[in-house]
Amino acid sequence: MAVTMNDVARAAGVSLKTVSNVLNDYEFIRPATKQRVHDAIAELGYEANLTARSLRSGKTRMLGLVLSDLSAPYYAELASRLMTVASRRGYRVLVEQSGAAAESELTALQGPFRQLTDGLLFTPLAMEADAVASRRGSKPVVLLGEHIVDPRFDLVTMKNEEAATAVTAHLLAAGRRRIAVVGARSEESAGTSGLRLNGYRKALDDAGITFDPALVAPGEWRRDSGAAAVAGLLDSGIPFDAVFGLNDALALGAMHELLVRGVKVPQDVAVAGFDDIDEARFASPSLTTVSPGMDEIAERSIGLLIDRIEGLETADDGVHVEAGFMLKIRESAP
Amino acid sequence: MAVTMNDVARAAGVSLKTVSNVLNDYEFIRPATKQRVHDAIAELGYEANLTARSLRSGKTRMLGLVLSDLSAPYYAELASRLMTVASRRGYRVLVEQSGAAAESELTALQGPFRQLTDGLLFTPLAMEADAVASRRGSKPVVLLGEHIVDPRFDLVTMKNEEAATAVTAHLLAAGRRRIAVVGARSEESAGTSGLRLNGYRKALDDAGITFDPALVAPGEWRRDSGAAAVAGLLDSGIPFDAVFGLNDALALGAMHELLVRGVKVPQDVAVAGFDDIDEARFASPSLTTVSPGMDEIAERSIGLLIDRIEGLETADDGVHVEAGFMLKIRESAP
DNA sequence: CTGTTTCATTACATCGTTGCAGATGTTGGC
DNA sequence: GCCAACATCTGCAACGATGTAATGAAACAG
Repeated sequence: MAVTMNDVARAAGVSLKTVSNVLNDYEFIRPATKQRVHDAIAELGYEANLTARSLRSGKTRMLGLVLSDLSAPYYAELASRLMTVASRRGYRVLVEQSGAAAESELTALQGPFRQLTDGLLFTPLAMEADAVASRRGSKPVVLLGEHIVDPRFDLVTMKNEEAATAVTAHLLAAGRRRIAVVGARSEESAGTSGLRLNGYRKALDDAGITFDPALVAPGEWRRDSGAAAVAGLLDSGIPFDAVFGLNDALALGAMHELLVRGVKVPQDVAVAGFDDIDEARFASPSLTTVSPGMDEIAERSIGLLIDRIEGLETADDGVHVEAGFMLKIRESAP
Repeated sequence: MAVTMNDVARAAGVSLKTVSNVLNDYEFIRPATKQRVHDAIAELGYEANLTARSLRSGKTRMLGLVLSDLSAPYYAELASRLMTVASRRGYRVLVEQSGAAAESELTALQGPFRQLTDGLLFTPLAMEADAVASRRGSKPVVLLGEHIVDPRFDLVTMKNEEAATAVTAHLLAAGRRRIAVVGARSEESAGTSGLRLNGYRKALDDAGITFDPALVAPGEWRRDSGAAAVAGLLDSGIPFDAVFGLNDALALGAMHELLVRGVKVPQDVAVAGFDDIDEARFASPSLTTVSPGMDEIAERSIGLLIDRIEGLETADDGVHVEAGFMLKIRESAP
């Protein structure tokens, strides 16, 4: 049905292989021949069959992106940028949602998804380092986030601890003394939540304030859990004068609940988040948060992954990249 | 390197073709043979090579999704659901961002992207019906949205006009008389924006209120344009007592600007949106909006597309599906 | 003028699967 | 006990490209 290389070859009066050579920028082709081939391609409207090319070459020019849920704004914004950056280097991105379940992460890592891609950007949330290490296969994997920090893996991450310290210090500098944290994952001391919590504690320490575990509320990283966590805190009667949401969705949910309950933000309780999703700027009051350098993360992670795929990056140990951050002071915690 | 069908065949003591038959659920295979093949597959850890299968069968089991920008919350939430629904039927979704540019839409429709997918969910925003019709190729295309409504195409959409009438009627019922609209696209009278605007005008007509073009502000469908549009209205001194954002992002941006300027929502100006993204529930005040039946849209559009691909749907004319809507009355316009 | 190098092109095998047509074995009717 | 009918399995070609190696032609040195 479709036009094949053979048709082009016939039309140009050359062999099939010469057409292939032209398309692959083989060095030694007479300009006249090249021209004839290009003319034939244009005339017939030939387009290379990517599937056949993949079968023969073993490359798909697709990158896998495994994340928990594309509807989470941080991931949506990240995915959008990753796709844009990847396309500049001639790659597409195929997204797989894991729901943060170990089982799904495993199938994304090992299953057919892997075949379809030349390399993987993987945000592990459930699987541990050894499990990933033993199943990562032979194609490049670049980890995103900080659930797994291990010299065996390439990793692109952000300054979670420093940034969390900066946000907390900002709240402290504004006179807040009882800063609740929402979104902690009790089970993990490392990982994103652990690091941000560490940053928070470090700021408290630096200010000579005792850490109060009662101010730490667990929760999934969604708006509704942020709201629920704050509802719990308010109902329990524990006093607090600020809320640090471990990500923006949590913080925005928390802020919503505060306002619904008649608590003034920032007068009674200041609120800060983490991620600087677009929504944060337009919340009311606008949300003080940390911009974790998403553009840099997108650039570097795609760059690193493609360099690995194309053999341009050959470090034996994992390359670790940490993007810079910026504190965004807005109305919710001026 | 990897285990192939040939290896399995050898291990099971059958021909390569029999292995293929087993995997493709060919009817006439002795249970014992089937068992031996399955055992061999398990033992060797065989996984079918999807690329080879695609080359031979001409199917990729991937669906293309073309939308303007994955970071827009409505599209992010929709994409997430589409991927979930598709995976239940054994398909993956490959996303392509068009930026609402005709050129990008055209390459998504005609270019290599098309080869990689068995069918396309296409949200046209720039291209017109004839252009799409003449370039849609032979594989199924299901349109999303209402930029193109044409009997030649399968289409899954929502009750834009009715829903917009309902929202507007709700604002009118609450006593609002000067309802500004933000996000109009001057160039289009049909299309999503045109339909929602029609709905708005219909509600005005029903209430016997004259339409005032000065209340209609154009803008891209993003938070920042919503804010800018409201800033323009306020600066121009045109009085208004409600804002209808043609989508939630616009409405949320508009609401932000109102609050920043000290305009009380809903007391001074009520705000309503369209889409019911998760963010709307957690905005402060929470946003009155229309839930356009996103789950239904996801189910039906994937279902229709896959039915076309698999030949289960054979209607000659385009199938048009319109999801139901629900008005979500919240604090911003009680 | 011959032998070697360099350029330009080609033939053939191959990637791992599925479609098609045919081969073999098995059953049942008479 | 034979043949038709059916069940079960197999071989070969093909999908459309690329890698390898070989061939032919031109250029150059001695």
